[in-house]
Amino acid sequence: MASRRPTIEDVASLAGVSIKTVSRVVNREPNVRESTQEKVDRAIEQLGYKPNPSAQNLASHRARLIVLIYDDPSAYSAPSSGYIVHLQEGALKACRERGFELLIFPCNYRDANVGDEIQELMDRARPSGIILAAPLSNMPVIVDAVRATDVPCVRLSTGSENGKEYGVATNDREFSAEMTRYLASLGHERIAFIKGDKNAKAVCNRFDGYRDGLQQSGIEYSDELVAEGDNSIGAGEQCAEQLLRLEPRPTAIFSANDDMAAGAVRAANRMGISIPHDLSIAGCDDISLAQQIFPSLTTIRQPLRSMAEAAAKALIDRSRGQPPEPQLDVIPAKIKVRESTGPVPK
Amino acid sequence: MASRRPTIEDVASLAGVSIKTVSRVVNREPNVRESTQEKVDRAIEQLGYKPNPSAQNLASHRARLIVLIYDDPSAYSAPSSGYIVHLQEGALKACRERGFELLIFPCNYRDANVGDEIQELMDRARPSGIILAAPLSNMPVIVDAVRATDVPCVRLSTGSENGKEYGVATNDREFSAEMTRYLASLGHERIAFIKGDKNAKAVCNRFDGYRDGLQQSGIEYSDELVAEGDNSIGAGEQCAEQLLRLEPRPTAIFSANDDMAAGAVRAANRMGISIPHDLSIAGCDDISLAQQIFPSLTTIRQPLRSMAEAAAKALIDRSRGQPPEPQLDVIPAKIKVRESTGPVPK
DNA sequence: TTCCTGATTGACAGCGCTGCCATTTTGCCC
DNA sequence: GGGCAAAATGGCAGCGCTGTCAATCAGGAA
Repeated sequence: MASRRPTIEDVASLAGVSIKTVSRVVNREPNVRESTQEKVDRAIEQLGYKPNPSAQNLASHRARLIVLIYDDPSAYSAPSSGYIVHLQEGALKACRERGFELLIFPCNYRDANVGDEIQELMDRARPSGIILAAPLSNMPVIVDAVRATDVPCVRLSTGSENGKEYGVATNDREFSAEMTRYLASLGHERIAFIKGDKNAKAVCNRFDGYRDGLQQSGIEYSDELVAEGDNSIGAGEQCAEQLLRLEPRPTAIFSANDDMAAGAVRAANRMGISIPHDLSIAGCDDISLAQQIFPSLTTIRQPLRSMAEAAAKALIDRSRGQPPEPQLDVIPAKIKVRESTGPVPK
Repeated sequence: MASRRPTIEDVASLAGVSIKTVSRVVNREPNVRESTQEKVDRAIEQLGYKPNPSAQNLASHRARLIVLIYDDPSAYSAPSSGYIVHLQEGALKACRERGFELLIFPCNYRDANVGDEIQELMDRARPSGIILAAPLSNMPVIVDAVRATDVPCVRLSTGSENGKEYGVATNDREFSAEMTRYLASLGHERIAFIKGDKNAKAVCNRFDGYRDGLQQSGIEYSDELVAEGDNSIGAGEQCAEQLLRLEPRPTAIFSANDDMAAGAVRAANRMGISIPHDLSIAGCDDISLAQQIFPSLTTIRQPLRSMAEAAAKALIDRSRGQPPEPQLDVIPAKIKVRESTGPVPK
C-alpha cells in the first residue's frame, strides 16, 4: 500500500537539501552542483517521486500541455481520419517523452464562435503551446483567434514561409513535381490533375509542382486537364468523372490529396475503367485509406507524424526557455508506389 | 487588455459573498440559496470568470480529466482510424459540455510494460475516470492494470455483462442476427461469415448473432462457411479468398467488422468477382472507410460516438458524487444499407 | 589574508482553489 | 417569544509546487 504519494518535501529531506533545490533538479535548471544533482536524482528514483502537475501548473502559471487543433471531421462529410490520427501520434510521442500531455481539439471553422471556443480552451487549459493543423493553419479566422490568445503556436503546412514564426511543413511542390515526372516516366502524357481547396495553401503548392513536373518532362500544360475539388472524396469522384469524359481520355490522374484520389478510384470503378490497366491514379498524403482501397494508391507519404512531433518538440523546448529561431522546418516526403499506377496503355 | 484573469476572490467580492460560497456555486453543491446562486452566477458572468483547473485539481486531489485508452493503431498494421476518431468525438463532446478535458492514450497491449505506462499516466494526470475502448476492454493485462490504479473506469463493448461495474455496449448479437436475416431476405442462402479476433469478445458475439439469424431464416449452419481473422483488412482479404474458393461459392459474406469486410472487397475485386452483382458483402461498425471504398459497404452503424459519450458522462457524474448503478448500458446499432449488398445472383 | 564575484542554495510567500469545521441564519414548533 | 434543528454561509488551513530574493559558499584577485 503506497501510503501516500511522495512530495517534493519527501525528496528534499531524503536528499538533505531544500525543496527549492529539488525543484531545480526536476526542472533541470542551471547552477546546480553536479554532486547535488546526483544526490537528488537518487532520492527521486528511490521514492519514485513524480511531480504533481497541478501544483506545478498552479505555481508556474502554465500547464504542461500541448493542444492540437484540427479541422473537425465530424462537422461535415465523412472524411478520412487517418490524417488526424497520424498527427496525434507524432504530437503524442513528443509530449510523452517530455512529460507533457496532449489535448485534442477538433474544431469547426464554419462555426461562428470558433474564436470564443478557442479562447475558452486556452483560458481553461492554459497550455504551453498550440499545434495548428492544416487546413486550419491557413484560415484567418482560426489563426487570428489563436494569435489573440498569446499562447505560442506552431502551424503545420502553411504552404508559405512568413519568416516570422517557426513552422513545420513538407516539400509539397518538389514532391508533386517528382510524382508528375514519375507518371511521365511510365509513358503518360495526358496527365490530369485534381486541384484542392484554395484555402489549403500547402495543397495548392502541389499544383505548382505538377506544372513543374510537366515542364521538366517536356509535356505541355493544358488547362482542360485540370479540375478543382474541395479535398473531399465526393469532389474527387466528380472531378474524375469530368476528366474521364475528355477525348482523348487522360491516362493518368494525379490528385492533390488522397481523399480525392480515392474518389477518382470510385469514379473509375463506376465507369468500368480498370486501374491501373487503363488509368493510373496517384494521390498525396498516404493516409491509411490509401492502402485500404482497391487498388491501393500510389501516393506520397507525407511525414505527418514527424511534422507533428517536430512541432510539439519545438513548443515544449520553447516553453522551457529556448525560443526557436523563426524558420520553416521542412520535412521531406517520399513517393510510395502501390497498385494504382502503371505504364500507359498501348 | 484583460489586465488579469479574474479569480474566485474577484467574483466573491463582486457578489458580496465569501469565496467558499462562490466555490459552492461553481461546483453546483447543494445548500445554496437560490438568490445567492443567482447573484454569484451573475458576477461570474459579468467578470467572465473561469475557475483555474490547476488550482481546483490541486485542492481537490483529482483532475477534471477523462482518459480515453485505446489500442494503438500505429503499433502494428495500418488500421482504420475511424473507430478511434468516433470514440474521441463522443467522449470529447461529453467532456466539453462539462468542463472536463479529454486525454487520449493509445497503448500497445503487446508491450511488456503497458501496465507501468498506464500507472504512470494515472500518477501524473490524476484523471477522474478512464474509458477503456475495445478490444483493450477485454484484455486482462490492460483491465488489471487499470483496476490497479483505483481510477474509475468504464469499459466499452466488453461483450459480456459482469453485473459489477457500469459498462457501455451495443447489441452486437441482435444486430448481427438482423443483418443475417436481411441477407437471407435478399435470397441468399450460402451466407459466409468472417469471425473476428477471439480477444474481442463483443466481436465474437456477432458470430452468435449470425447463427441466430441463420436459424431464424431457416438456413442451416455450416462450418465450412466460417473463417476466422484477426480483425485486420489483410485478414479479411485472406479469409474471403478462402471462402470464395468454396464450391459452390457463397453468395454473401458477412464480416464481423468493417476492416475485414473491406479486405473481402479487395479480395473479390482481385478475383474479378463483381459486387454486389455476384457477391454481397456486409460488415459491422460503419467506420468511415465503409463509405469510402467502392462499392461502399452495407454495414451496421455502431453508435460509437454515443457509447463514448455515455461512458464519459457516467464517469464525470460519478466523480461528482453520483455513483452509477452497476449496469450495462446497451445502445442499439442500426443497419446501414449501401452498395455492397444486393439480391442473390440467379 | 581580505575582499569581491559569481555560483549555489535556502527561505518563504503565494498560485487559486477546496475540505473541514465553525458560525450565522432561517424556518418551524411549542 | 423562545428554543432548536437544519440550512446557509464564512473562515482558514492547506494542496505541492515555483518565483523572488536573500544568504551562503567557493575561487581567485588584490
